[in-house]
Amino acid sequence: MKMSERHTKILDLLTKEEKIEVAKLSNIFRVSQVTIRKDLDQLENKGLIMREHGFATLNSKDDINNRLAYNYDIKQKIAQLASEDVHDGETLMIESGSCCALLALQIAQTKKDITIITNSAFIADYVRKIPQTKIILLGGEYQNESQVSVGPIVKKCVETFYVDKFFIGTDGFSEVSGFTGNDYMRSETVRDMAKQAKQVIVVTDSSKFNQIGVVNLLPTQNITSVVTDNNIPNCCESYLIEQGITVKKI
Amino acid sequence: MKMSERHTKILDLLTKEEKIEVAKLSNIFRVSQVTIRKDLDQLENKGLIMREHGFATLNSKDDINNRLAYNYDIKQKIAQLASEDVHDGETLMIESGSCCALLALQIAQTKKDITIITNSAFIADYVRKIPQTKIILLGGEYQNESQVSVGPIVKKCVETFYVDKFFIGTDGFSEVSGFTGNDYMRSETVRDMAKQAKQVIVVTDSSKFNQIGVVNLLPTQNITSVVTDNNIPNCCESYLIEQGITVKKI
DNA sequence: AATAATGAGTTGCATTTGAAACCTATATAT
DNA sequence: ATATATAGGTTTCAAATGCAACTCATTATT
Repeated sequence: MKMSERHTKILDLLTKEEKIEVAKLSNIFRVSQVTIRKDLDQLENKGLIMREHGFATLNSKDDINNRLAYNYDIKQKIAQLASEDVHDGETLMIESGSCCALLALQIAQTKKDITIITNSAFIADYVRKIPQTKIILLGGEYQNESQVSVGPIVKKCVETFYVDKFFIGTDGFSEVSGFTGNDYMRSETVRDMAKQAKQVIVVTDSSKFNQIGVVNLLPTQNITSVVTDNNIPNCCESYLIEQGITVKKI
Repeated sequence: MKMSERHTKILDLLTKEEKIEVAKLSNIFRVSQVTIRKDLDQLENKGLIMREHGFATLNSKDDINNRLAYNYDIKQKIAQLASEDVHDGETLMIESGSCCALLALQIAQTKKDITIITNSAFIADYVRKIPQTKIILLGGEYQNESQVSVGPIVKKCVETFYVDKFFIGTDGFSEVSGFTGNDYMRSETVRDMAKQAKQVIVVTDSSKFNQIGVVNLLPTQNITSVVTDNNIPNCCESYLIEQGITVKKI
């Protein structure tokens, strides 16, 4: 088993078990404890897990980080693919969500002179160590768990801008309601932001296509393209393409 | 020597040395390593230091945290004193800075139904775990090191509000220029915010009264009161009182 | 085709760690 | 006045850690 594969499985295990001992992991994968420790160190450096004496836990206090660990490698590849459309010197908008956070970091690391406009203080913090990345943080009512600003102030702030690309996540999808979310205020804020962008690009792992959120986020016709993995259900994919949406898969 | 005193000295030592071994601290204070470890655990829980195998370092990557550790106990007392004027249900504005961060936390922990308006994403993150604290995060150009929003967007955001109290830090003071700062954009933003508050309260440890910042922050006549420690130079204190400013000392 | 460089793992050891049991002075309650 | 928490501290010890030195493939380089 390759190392990256083991890393993925460790994250999977942690999503289920909350906490695993080094010794236990060492037995499961039949490698030395030293090897496991190195794995955990690397995952910790990526901000995915937290280490303690003898065991590791998910960085799960934090909503986004939790979702970051879940399907991490797929999300990383989606972020990679989505970032290919962004060119040096561009100004873009990014909303909250795990894929979006990875995308923001990917862009900040690989492109030059990027300006990121976001309502996510998490993302602002996530990319601030990367030099020469300019961030516009949109203000508003601060949601304590998600670290996202929402509400009328965000609207007021974002109306100052008009950009080419706006990257968003989603909590679900259905043909009738389009893309859906799980938080009313956040969904409204996404719609406000979407008005200030030419293209709206959904970046999400394919699991969301089997779910439906509780509130409307954006109807299909407002979406320019979707970046996801190749487990997207065929019906969804063909429907999206019918609607004139570009579907990119890793 | 009391525990709190030892904690203070550990922070002092760390400000000088960057990194100290548990064994060394144990020798210096003539207490067991277990005791030192407990001390370090507590300081780590407060977010002041970082622990590693065998030693501790300041959480100094982060500008504000660094300053947080420096004179921590005095700053904590200043925050405590300043928070006494705030009552349940109040909406207030707080700017960035180490005393301000401690103040925000103190208020969030001890008062009910508080709304904090701030341009500091650091402070928003610092208090978000405290339940029932509402935060309005002001957006703008994000300063990557200080995690503060500045510029015209902040001005636009903050004009929505008018509050009774606005708490600020300072980088220096002189009779001729009044309170001074070290960053042009941030100082301008502070002035923008100050217009939306009845009272402007400076919270700062007394060391700043022996320094002068490079740009004007706010003239003396715009300040309502100053909360500091009792090492404020006599001349500064009497001058401030002459100008009709309330001076509170711990 | 031979050689060097690199990445992934292992073993071994001295050092550090967390946890539990224990000590002791100072409040707090009865 | 006496019992009882409680906070700060110590000792002890098995378990976990970092580090260095060593394999063993795989990938580049010449």
